[in-house]
Amino acid sequence: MIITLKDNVQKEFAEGVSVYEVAKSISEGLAKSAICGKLNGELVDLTTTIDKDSALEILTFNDDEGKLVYRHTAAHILAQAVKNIFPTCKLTIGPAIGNGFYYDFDFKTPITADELEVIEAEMKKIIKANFKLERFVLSREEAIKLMKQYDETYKLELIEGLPEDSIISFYKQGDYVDMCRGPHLYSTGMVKAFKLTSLTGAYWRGSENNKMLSRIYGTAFDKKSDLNEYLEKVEEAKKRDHNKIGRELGFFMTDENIGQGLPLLMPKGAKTVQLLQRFVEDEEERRGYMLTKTPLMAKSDLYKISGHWDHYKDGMFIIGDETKDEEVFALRPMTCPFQYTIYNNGIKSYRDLPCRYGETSTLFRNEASGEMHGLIRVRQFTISEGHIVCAPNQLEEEFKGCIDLIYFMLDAIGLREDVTFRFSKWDKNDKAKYIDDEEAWAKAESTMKVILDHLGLKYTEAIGEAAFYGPKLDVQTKNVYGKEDTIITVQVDMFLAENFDMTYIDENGEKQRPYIIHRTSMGCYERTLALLIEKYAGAMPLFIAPVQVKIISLTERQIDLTKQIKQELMSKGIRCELDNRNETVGYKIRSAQLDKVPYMVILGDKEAEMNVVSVRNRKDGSLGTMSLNDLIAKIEEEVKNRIK
RNA sequence: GCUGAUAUGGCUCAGUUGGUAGAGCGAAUCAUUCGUAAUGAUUAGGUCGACAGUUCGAUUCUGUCUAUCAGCUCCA
Repeated sequence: MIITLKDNVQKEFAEGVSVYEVAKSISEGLAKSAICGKLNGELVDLTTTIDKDSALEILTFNDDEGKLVYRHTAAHILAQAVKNIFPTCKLTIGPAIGNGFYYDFDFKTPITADELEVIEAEMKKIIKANFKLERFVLSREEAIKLMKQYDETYKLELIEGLPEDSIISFYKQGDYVDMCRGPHLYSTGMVKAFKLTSLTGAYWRGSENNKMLSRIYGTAFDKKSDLNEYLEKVEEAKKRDHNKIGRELGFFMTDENIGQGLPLLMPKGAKTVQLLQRFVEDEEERRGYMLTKTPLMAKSDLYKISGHWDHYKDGMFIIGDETKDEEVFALRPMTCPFQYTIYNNGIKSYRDLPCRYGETSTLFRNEASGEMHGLIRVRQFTISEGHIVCAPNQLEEEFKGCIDLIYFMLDAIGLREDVTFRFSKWDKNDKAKYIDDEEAWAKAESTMKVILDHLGLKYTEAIGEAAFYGPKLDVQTKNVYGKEDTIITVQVDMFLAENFDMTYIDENGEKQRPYIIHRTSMGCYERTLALLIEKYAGAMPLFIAPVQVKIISLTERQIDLTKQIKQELMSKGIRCELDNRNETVGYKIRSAQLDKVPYMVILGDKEAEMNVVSVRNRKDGSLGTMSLNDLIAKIEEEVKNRIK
């Protein structure tokens, strides 16, 4: 029997050889670090035996899939520990995730975070006991019987969702049995380092209509030092949390009298957003976008045409009571219907297409109370919104143009390396959320897929993440907690042109239905600002720094000079502030440094006499003296290059 | 909306097993006029998130609400 190993190495083995034995034949070291096998593309246990010619890869903790299996076993150890301490709790599911694992339990009486330590201690005992994870399979009927015996009602519910003829696998470690696809580590003692990180709530099967369970999160590594390094990294990342330093540095604030999800941008935050907004508006104009400025609210009639009234009403702030025969308005949650109304003003010819509308648009969405988060999730936000109305044969070119613009923007603010793409599709079973027209969705999604593939974009697919009117290409980023959010989106809309009866006259004088792209250049400014604060830990790149230069006087004698220098810098469009406080120069430098101001100009008798300025950079410290013109040239050059 | 936690001067946090509170930073004032990450002194600042209830008395106990945080769900 021939087994094809890594790098196409082929080796002869006797039938019935186990994955572990193959690993051992390669090297003792590999056998020691082996976690599981990948046999003909399927993940398998080390104890799995092979009885025919196969391709086999031995996975270790260095492989992503190896990490998942390792952490999945850690999740089972967690569940065993919890069962030991709380025998009445019921098991649900416990997968490995990005940086660790979790397990959801239904406790008779909810536990508190303090009890995680007790559970950790129990897990250590289980690891020390080094139980083997023994796999066995049962028919569906036998599986039901076993789970009834253990009174695991959630597992029973899972089994009920499986086909009649399913063969269901279980893993047993000590006296703990869990229904699980596997694979797993050979024994519990192979888990070298773990930590339970948090206790939260989570809905059974991810639906808010179901019971809320207790979720315990943890992580595991094959080395204690790597675990500590990871935990430190997480702590470091939290120090960049925009919600903390954005407030400390005076970018934004909130107030309980104003309300949830309604942040106030303070002078620094407002300045950076203004700079981003001007940058986007100017670039869009260069790329043929026409500026619109449309109302922040409209009568319900508009949203009834667009479909928002049927599919997005819960997300809107509505003014007036329909049942009382009043005129009902709603604050706009999106700009589309307004720009479509502009398009429909007058007959459009194919010569008018593509018609690119852009607007710096303030939107209102009535998010549920628990969903707000700093500047990332808010109830009022301002977005570089736009819609491109085009002929079908222009769609691909226009879509490409959107992607090109997005790359341009991401490069400018330095986030290009931090994003991933997600192709967001509809969920045909969710009739309430989506316009119900299977044929149109299929067409929209396949059209979009062709374009994405032509562009050669790498993307993941997500069912049920589309907008109610069409599929989306979402540009995803992660915040300091590792939570993913959409920063930018491009959407193909095959419905609203119909709803608004939008048309153009083609070359043959016939009325045609245009395609529409919904898109944003930089996403909403609040969220983008949040991500920038986290990316740069509050030290904004020079071209969007709210204050670029802090001018520091050494003694009272320089006060007039500082004012004069400020005037000259401001006349060149350089944003600067004075620090003429009666403090030592060291104190004022420290203060500017903590404020993350990119450049400091220090003026004393010496500089006044020699007609130069002393310059300091927040990153490199003192740069010595130079003429004011040289400093201006240096700053202008850096601003021109943006983050490069 | 759901689960859990939190709310004390502008900020970060002590504290009171029920008798209305303190520190550091910051601010103001005064002195100092200083050479690249903290000069010194003085002063002012709090109905302890809001509203009810229990109590002779509530910042402390109970309830409701509001806001904030983590997660779920939802989403730009």
